[in-house]
Amino acid sequence: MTSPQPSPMRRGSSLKKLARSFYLQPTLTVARKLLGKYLIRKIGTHTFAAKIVEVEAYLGENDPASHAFRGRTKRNDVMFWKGGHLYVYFTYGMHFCANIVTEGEGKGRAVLIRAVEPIEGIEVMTKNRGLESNDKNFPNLSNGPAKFCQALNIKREQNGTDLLGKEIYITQGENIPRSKIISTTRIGINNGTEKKWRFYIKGNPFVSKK
DNA sequence: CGACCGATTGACT
DNA sequence: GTCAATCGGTCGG
Repeated sequence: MTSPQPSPMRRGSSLKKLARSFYLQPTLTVARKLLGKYLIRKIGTHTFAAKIVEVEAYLGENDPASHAFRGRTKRNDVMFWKGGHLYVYFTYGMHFCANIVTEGEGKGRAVLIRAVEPIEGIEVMTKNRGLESNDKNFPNLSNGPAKFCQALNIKREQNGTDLLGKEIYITQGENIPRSKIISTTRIGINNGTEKKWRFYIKGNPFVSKK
């Protein structure tokens, strides 16, 4: 017997994979538009889905806070690939963070995913984070850039993944009205602190704290 | 080659 | 609020 499935994962338009052209737009445009989209991560037959609720834009050679500010290196090479790839970096000796590469080949621009809201695969995410399923602080699952990578098992091996492939991609997700998008200064940087290139969904419980 | 430190997190005073 | 964990990239000598 089939019954209606009102889950957002079952709504046709929300499942549509974003095209390359989406990522080739200006970085600040991509950053705002990524809010509400669904990040899909497949591992074998298992599927993770998570709504993007907080991002930060890093504008390459014009942005002293960006890894790409001092040019192309082995570490940041993927940032210079054409838009629509995943740039994953290792930091503080123990954490991974993931970015969506934007604009054209050679630009060195990207959008850091800072927080997501789990949609599908929550049990495995909880296990990956080393938490108990009855944890009182549920947002702790994915309310930070390294936390969400740990939850979705995104590590060094995922650096350079093409987001138009099958392993990791982004779908249309939910439309976020302009009135719910907050723009403010970025977190955890020492240069370029005046730029309001952090964007998040107002009121979403998974947005990281400042 | 050694020193410094980071787009963070979690434990602790 | 402060601070250690932990390691690879980056920079100065």
